[in-house]
Amino acid sequence: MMTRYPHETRILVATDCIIFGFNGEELKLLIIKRNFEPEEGKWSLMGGFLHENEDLEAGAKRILYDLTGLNNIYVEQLGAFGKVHRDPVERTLSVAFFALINIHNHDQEAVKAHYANWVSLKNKPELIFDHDEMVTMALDHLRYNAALHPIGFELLPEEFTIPQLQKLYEAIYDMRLDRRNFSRKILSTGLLVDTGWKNEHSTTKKAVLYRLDKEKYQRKFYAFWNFIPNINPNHA
Amino acid sequence: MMTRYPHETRILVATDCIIFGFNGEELKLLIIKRNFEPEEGKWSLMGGFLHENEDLEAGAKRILYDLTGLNNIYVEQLGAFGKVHRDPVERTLSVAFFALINIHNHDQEAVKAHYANWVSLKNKPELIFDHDEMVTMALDHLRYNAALHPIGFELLPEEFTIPQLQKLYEAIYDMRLDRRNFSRKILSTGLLVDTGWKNEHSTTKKAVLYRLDKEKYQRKFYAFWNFIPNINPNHA
DNA sequence: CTGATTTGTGTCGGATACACACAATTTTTT
DNA sequence: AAAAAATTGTGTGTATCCGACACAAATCAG
Repeated sequence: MMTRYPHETRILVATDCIIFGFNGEELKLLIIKRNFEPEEGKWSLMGGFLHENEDLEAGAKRILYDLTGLNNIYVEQLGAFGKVHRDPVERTLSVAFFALINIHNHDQEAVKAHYANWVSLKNKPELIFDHDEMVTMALDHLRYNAALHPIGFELLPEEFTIPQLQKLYEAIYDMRLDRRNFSRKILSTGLLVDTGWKNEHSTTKKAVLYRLDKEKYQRKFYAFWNFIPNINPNHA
Repeated sequence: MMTRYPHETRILVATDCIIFGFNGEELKLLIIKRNFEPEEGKWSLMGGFLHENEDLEAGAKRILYDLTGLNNIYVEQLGAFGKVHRDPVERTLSVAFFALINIHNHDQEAVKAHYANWVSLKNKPELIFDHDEMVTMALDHLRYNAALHPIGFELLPEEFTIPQLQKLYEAIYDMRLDRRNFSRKILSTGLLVDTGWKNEHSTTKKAVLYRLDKEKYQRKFYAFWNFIPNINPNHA
């Protein structure tokens, strides 16, 4: 191939995926135990090199499909990580992707085949390269954006109860929320549709199952603006 | 150099800068008329290839310094643009950087030497490659983030009046704001310090000059949360 | 000095946020 | 069967905030 930028250096480009899930109690991160060099045996994010004729986002989706068997994952680009020596083997620029999945939907076999594990964010092992930095950034991103946009639903099953939703938010922000105010606020957005069913798993009073109004979800992507109070130290 | 990823493809990496300024009336964008191939004679963002031993952010700052002579520019990474054919000459991944500068501070000679021009956002020429897309994204980013964080000050001189600040916000959001509510809100953040001086340029009542409290700017980076009303179609 | 323009400050009514109380449903216990 | 325990659903009041709006002060042109 004839190139017209002959004197410039070309470098490797990879994508790494920060994949969050929620098990009903706490936030989980999907990471792999590497059975390949370099850093074999250590923990890292799932990632891979970008192919020659592959768009960035397509590369991320390929990697996500490989690991989870899922195609319709919520993905956002977090940003490029480009420190010269971030990969000690050879300079590699990595574009990090932020992903939210329903933890019960993924292909467990594929996950096993990649030696992948869901780990709690609170006691996750140290990761290779700058992957810890990426996870920190992704968690900040989640907290920041879940307060402004209704992206939290991506972590829940199709049908869910308001108490389940509240537990998700309490996990994300590591804080307790008032049940009554939470319910009122969430219902006032108009994003939830009563399915008419009730949660049969509960051992006490069965909560109503809701689903997300997908059409409103598009129109009201800003519905959570100012949703979580005092994330912002607006006062004092 | 011996590499351990022998079978992967390496690609060119560039950075492009979306540089905003404010002239007191409207938002401006700094772009260059290319006097080099490819696309010579057309308009584009200022950019360049990443050097072999240069960090990403350092590359962006180098390019910004080249063009403006400024070192302390407010810069954020916007994200990576990686479409396979975005540069028709050879595949190039570009990391876009968002920059805000005080339009009166830059080195006019350096700008001239690069055939650069400040253009109004409302009638900017078409740019090469995917640079128009980058500008659109940068403008969205500015609107989104200036509503949440006090970054607008980066576009103003050290000392400014509240009416000047209001004009800036009106330019960013292309809407009129109530003078009295704006003043009350802005002062209630505690970010502004009265310098004791007045704007001698005015031909009518001279407004008080304020400066930003830099220490509080750090502590209260969230002070503008919910600052611009109804950016969010929260209702209906 | 009068009028035009711009800047600074105040007020009022409606809406919203958050703290908190009570009623209803389901299973377990006695 | 009745009471207790756990969880879910709905209501109420007060303090605060938001946005609409009125008036006073400063500056200059004429």
